[in-house]
Formats: sequence, C-alpha cells, structure tokens
Amino acid sequence: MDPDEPFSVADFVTHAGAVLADLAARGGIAILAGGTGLYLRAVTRRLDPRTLPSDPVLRARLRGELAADGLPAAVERLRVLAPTAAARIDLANPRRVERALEIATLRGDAPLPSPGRYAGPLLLLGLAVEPATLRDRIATRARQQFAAGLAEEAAELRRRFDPSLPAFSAIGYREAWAVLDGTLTREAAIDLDAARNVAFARRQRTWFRSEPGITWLDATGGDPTDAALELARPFLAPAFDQPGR
RNA sequence: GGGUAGGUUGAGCAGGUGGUGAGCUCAGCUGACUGUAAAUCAGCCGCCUUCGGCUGUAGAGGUUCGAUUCCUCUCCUGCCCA
Repeated sequence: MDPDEPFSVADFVTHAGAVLADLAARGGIAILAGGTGLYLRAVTRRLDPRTLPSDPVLRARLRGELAADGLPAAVERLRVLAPTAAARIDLANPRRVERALEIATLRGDAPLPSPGRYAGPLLLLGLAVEPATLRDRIATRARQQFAAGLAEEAAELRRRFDPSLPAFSAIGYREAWAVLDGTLTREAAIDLDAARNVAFARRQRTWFRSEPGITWLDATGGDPTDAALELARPFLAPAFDQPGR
C-alpha cells in the first residue's frame, strides 16, 4: 500500500482476521512478527474494531479545535461530554484526548468493551537482548539501511507524497531528508536514526514486559531458534504430521 | 614563550560582576498507551536515611563573617601572535 493510504489498528485487525481465518480453515499456522504492541494485542485479545468508531471529518474538526483552543479546553469538553473516558485516558496526551472526544461524540460515554482472547492456540515468544548488544545491533542496522539506499528511497517518496503524512513519522525518513537537505551529515543522521531506534526499543520493552503470557528467550549470545522451535513444536505438529491435509 | 577566551551535574548549554547556582536540551532510566503506534505522552534524572539533609561552578592556596564572584599559582581546551 502507498504511504498516503490511511491504515489503523482497526484496519490491521480486519485484514489480519481474514487472513487468520483463512489459514485456520486450511490447517495453517500464522506467525505474527512485529514490534508494535498494540497491533499484536489487538489480535491476541480480539479487540473489536467496530466498537470504537472513527470519522475522519470529525477528527479533522476536533484537531482544529484542539489547535485553536488548546489542550485544557479540549480536556474540559471531554470531562463534560464523557467523564468516564476522561477518567480513563491520559489527559496530558493531545492524541488521546482528541481520540476520546471523537469516540465520545460518535458513541457517547460507554465503557470499553472487555477484551477477549484469540480463539485458536496461541504462543507468545519474546526475544531478550542485553542493552549493550542491542545498541550495537541497532547501530549496525542503521548503517546498513543508509548503505542500502534509505536516502534515495526517502527522496523518491518525498517527491511523490506529502512529507507530513503519518507514514513518514517512521524512523529514518526524517533523518534521511535532513541529509538530503544538508542539515545533517550522513554520520549524524545514522547516529540519530540509531538513537531513535534505541528509544523505540525501550518503549517496546516496557510494553511487552507487562504483557502477560510471553515466554522470553535470550537472544544476546546464541541463536534462539532451537529454543523457539522446541516451544512451538506442539503447535507445529498437527500441520507437519498430517501431510496432504 | 606572549596574548586572549574559556573550564558548571554523562554530552551540550544557561545562569551567576561578595550572601538563594541542582535550571534547560539531548542522552539515559521507569512507566502509560483499545483507531496517527517506528507514533504520542508522563515521571525520574549529583549523593543520602528524601515534607528533609549533604555536596557541587577545573585544582590548590589566599583575602573575607561569608567566595561561582576578588587575589596568587597550577592544570586543561580553543583562537591569535611568535
């Protein structure tokens, strides 16, 4: 998909749900790999996208109001409109306030639907890496991405799309553009890219640390593949023991 | 060697011309996060026994009731001149 196509957790849940159902029907096994906790949780806990409506026009209006009147005014409106939501969300976070106002306007102050659990068997594996090693790997990857043409890709994308699109808030584009514009040296951009990834990795750690049911494997020293396979064997067995199915 | 501008908590800075320096940004740490999530946001961030206490402005002396501030010497860094 293109950078200017909106995509959200709800879209992800919808698409993933279709794929997972299809795989399940054929006796297949799905592997979800990724670093965005919310997206994985949305699948593993069956968050229903239909329960939390969205309206781009309304959202644009709310954003305008928030920009014009300021966060405190928006918070006050939310407190009046949806006291339950106001008590639940982070009122210092403009995005949360904006989204809460959007939901409250569309469906009132109803409580959150309770989460469920993915219908099929589920195995959650986490890879734990010592901080120093992780830093090295992140720095190496940042270097490789620039060596592989990140700047060229970023330049091409900026030519074709609006740079303010949410998709370009992903780590790397801003840094690559800064190099193209001469505001950062390539080395400085690589360092900044790596630093943002380190910070991101820390947020991932925070998220998954409190996520229940994860089996953590050490990925600092050796290759955790064998350990992962061992844990996954009970899940793999049916598919591999019954060829032709 | 002479001159000059500097030396502030990991980094970069602000401030302070004799009486209150722990302030900012970044980094880091902890956490939140059910529709922007590689996003967004919050707390901590010299040390301690934390409603408080202690230390700290390159180092050592000196003057003073009191020094980041004034004086002397030393060390380190940038620049200029030799």
